[in-house]
Amino acid sequence: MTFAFPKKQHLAQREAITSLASHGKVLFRHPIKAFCLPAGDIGYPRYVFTVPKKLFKRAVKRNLLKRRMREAVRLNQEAVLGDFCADFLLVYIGKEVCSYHVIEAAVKEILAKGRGLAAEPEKPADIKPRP
RNA sequence: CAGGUGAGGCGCUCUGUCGGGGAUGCAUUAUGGCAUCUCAGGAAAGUCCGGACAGCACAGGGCGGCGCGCUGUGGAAAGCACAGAUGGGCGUAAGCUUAUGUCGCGCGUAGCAGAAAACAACCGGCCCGCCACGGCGGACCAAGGGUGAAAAUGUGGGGUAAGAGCCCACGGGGAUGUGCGGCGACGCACUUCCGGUACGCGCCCGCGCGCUGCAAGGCCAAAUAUACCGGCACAUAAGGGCUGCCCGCCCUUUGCCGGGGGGUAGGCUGCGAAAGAUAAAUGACAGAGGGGCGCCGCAAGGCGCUUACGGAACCCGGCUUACAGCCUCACCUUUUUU
RNA sequence: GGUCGAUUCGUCUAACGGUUAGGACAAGAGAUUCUCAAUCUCUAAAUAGGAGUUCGAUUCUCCUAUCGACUA
Repeated sequence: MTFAFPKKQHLAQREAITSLASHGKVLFRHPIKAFCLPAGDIGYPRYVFTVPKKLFKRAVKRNLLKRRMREAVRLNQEAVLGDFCADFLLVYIGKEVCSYHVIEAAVKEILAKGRGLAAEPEKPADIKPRP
């Protein structure tokens, strides 16, 4: 089991992000709202972390929350998701800065929800394991 | 010891488990692997000034707009720094803070109150005339009262009908000249004079500024549409031109293929770095220690809380704002002790 | 990243540096009405915060906070 989080797991294309925000399924657990869209043929999940500037004016707090969400994903993605692959857009919605444990619980629940929700309607058959 | 003033500096440390950005090197089966080094601040912030750099404009001059305004030095420049001059304000003090061209050109403004806010006369003072003896009329005065943020140089003496820089002495303000000191702003002394306030963050005077900003600018360049060029196909179909008509030739209309210019998404550069990203790394968690504060305790110590402000996106010089706390030096004041 | 603008009663707004900061709607009290509405009278309520210039600041200058616009 590895906890790696390389740069390719950052979702960086504008088209992918806009389609994810418009077509993705919405998942919510208290401080975090997430958009999830299964994308099977890549071989690894991809993520975007966002904290609105409207809620936190100071860049320090936004950076801290994005780092905490990223650490929670990094440490739990393999245990919760397994070899399931999808794109996630995580938006922090809470009004104040929550501690790491609250964020970790929310992230775990959201990842599990995303896996169950995507696996239910049609099991994507074209998922290939990493070479 | 306590409180304060000024100048300068620091702004948590270690360990563990995981994880990132960049550079270099190695091997290599190349959406990857290994090793070494390195990775946020004093304000990185606000974007308030100035520069560097870039594009556009530009013979020269003018209008307009904006900014600044004591002196010297530093500086590429600055609403910059340091040192100083003069006046005002605050503080017992160390010191802090603020202002500085000109209203002895001109113009403008000075609400309300007040007689008058810049050609002063309400109450008042004094003299003359008239009468009913307290008023009226005429002339002179600017000391006293009252209003106001601000009222015409202060005190004393002379002088006068009463008064007044009307005159004199001293003081205060301003100006000319001379001498001395200072690089200079200016200061000191003497001489000769002047006498109606304030406002420069209104006009004015002097000086400076071309405008816009790295999302500036430059390069590469999918998809779609396509200027233009070439070829092929469909046809001799439709329209037009040459013509009186036919043939013929040319152009346009349709489709496909190739080339091709501008240019969008996007990318590279600008942006070289003892950080250098581009949906944006510089971290997360746990434990221990250190500092500070509070409580308990004679003490040793124990418990609890706290450990700030804040995150680079081209760079540099300043300014301003935010900041738990700690350290160093110099100085001031109060009390106590020696 | 850069360039600009705004902030006045609960709401929308006005103001030459010069009263007690004006008006409309809303709110409260009273009158009118058998009661309500409408109408009339009255009341309370604000210059975003902090410094400076000035005799005097909503207005002029600086700093801070908040909100908004433009710019690929």
